[in-house]
Amino acid sequence: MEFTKRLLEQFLALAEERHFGRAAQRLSMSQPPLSQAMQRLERGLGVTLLDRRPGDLRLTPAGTAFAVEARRLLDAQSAVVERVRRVAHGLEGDVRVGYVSILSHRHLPRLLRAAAEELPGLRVHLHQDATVTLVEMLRSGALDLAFIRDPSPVPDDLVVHDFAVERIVAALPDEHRLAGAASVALSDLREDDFVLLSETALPGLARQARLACGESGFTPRRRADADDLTGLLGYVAAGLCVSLMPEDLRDFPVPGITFVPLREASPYLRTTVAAVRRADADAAVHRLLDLITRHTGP
Amino acid sequence: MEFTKRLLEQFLALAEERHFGRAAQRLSMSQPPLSQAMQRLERGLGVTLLDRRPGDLRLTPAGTAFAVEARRLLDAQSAVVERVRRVAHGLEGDVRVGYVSILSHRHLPRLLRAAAEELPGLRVHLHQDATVTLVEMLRSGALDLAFIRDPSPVPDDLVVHDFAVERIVAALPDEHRLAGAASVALSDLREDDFVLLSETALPGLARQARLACGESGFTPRRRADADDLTGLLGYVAAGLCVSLMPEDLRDFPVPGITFVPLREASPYLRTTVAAVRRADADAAVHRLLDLITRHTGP
DNA sequence: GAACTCCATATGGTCAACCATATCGAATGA
DNA sequence: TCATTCGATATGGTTGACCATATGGAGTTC
Repeated sequence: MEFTKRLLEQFLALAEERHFGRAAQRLSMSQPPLSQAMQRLERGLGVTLLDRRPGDLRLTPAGTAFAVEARRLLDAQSAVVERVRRVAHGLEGDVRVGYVSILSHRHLPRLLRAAAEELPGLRVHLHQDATVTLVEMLRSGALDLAFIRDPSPVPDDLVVHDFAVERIVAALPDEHRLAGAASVALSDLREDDFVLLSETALPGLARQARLACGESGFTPRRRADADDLTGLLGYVAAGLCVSLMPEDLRDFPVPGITFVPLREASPYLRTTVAAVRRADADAAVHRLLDLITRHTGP
Repeated sequence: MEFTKRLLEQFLALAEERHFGRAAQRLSMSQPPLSQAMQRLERGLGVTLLDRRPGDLRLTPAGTAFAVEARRLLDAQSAVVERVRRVAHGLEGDVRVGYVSILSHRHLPRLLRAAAEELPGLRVHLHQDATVTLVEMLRSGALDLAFIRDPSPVPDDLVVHDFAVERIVAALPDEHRLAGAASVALSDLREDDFVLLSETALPGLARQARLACGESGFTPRRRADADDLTGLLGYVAAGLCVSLMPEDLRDFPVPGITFVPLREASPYLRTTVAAVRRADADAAVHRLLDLITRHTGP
């Protein structure tokens, strides 16, 4: 038994008109083929749908039930077409998004809110991890988009878009001689002890700190290493060292630490980028990426 | 865009096999027409469902969504066929049932329970009214089945089946001289004052009381009339009259009243019948009627 | 580069769905 | 009784869906 749109429409027209002639007219066809179609329908179902009494056509109980179901089937079909098109156009769908730890605490929520508003049909699945892991997941297809740091050599199969830039600031103990300054030059810290991230943990930040000092003409005297940011903060708060950190950390004030902007400008920035697979054709990903770039520009 | 079963099955097979050749084989067809069918499908939707990369066929996000929807559409179609057949066979459906007031308090619940168990797909809509009204509603199509009293001249377009029989008993004041008897003959009451129902209210019972007395060779001395059973009960409880009532009323004991069986046997029965339209072809009604007769026999 | 895999394209045949016109047969009502 | 109404039936034509076989063409593998 096959329910063509046409067949369902014919039955519905007949169910409303309760008259073969009028229904046929409404369907822009002659009466005989309508009779035949209804016979085929009833034969196919093995069920009598119409109570053909002369001068008074009625639906049997089964016919009444079928009229409801027919309407539902038609609606379901249209809904499927609609939904598939929306998915194809990226207005609906699933996007798996990776991001690096707390560093995105400022921009990510804003972005998610904008996405929920502009692309309400999108379901975003979040996964937090380190940049290296995220890159791997993205390339293997486990993620569709990732907000990562420092993709210094960007893999061939990925494309990145700047998402947010964050200055590096000096983290000084409250009692440090420059803690009260409006800004410091990196070179002012050449004699200080530094605590820096180990290269293995968050290579991006570690490398950038090293480069920044290099450009200011000195190698930081590295008194200690730490595996993560909280480790760094501990050393600084204890008054033992100074360090360099992303400015966003100021949103998580730590007693004993003062953050002071660097006088040097552009080079000492940490950039967060949105990365996607170059070959990815998923429209939802592109919509989201488009939204990201638009919300990033101004 | 038309979603034939065949087309949906073809897409689903392809979505599972991820290979035109194997899918075609599973569908017992050759590969080219399958290619064509998928092209027609994609063209019809205006959406690319398949990511044809050499040696590795994938579904686009839209294709994945469509696979889910296609399965749903197929299930929905089968469900419709199933449902319509169940309605046609009376295993599912709506039946509007009328019944006369409290008189059915004993049998109706039992029947409804049996129906709910044996025909769980049936939705029964209950309506309580007087016999005359119910007969009218049944004939006009406002009801499908009615439990009524005394359809003495059964209208041509209705058929009735005995549902329950109920003896008529004497209702005597507690202090009546025969209140202690195990049974009374109607003729014993020839000298008593009677309270009877007015002919207009519940004509069936009123007429039957009159007939019963007539057969016992007397006309009851009618001291009072009442519009309903509670009115009757009031007169009897006050010790003013005797009356005749359906035995089931004993389930609602009234202080001051004793119910005593009549010695006369069969004629003094009140029968409740299940009535349906003779021309009604509704299978659900017949199922229910069949259940009724089966639960009535033994 | 030759063989192979895999999907697309080309061509042709069959059949059922779909439609129209003409007609029939039953029921209704004047 | 006769005209009318209304759905079923008869007959024939067109079309598109569906299938098969044969072939093309891109990409991979050895």
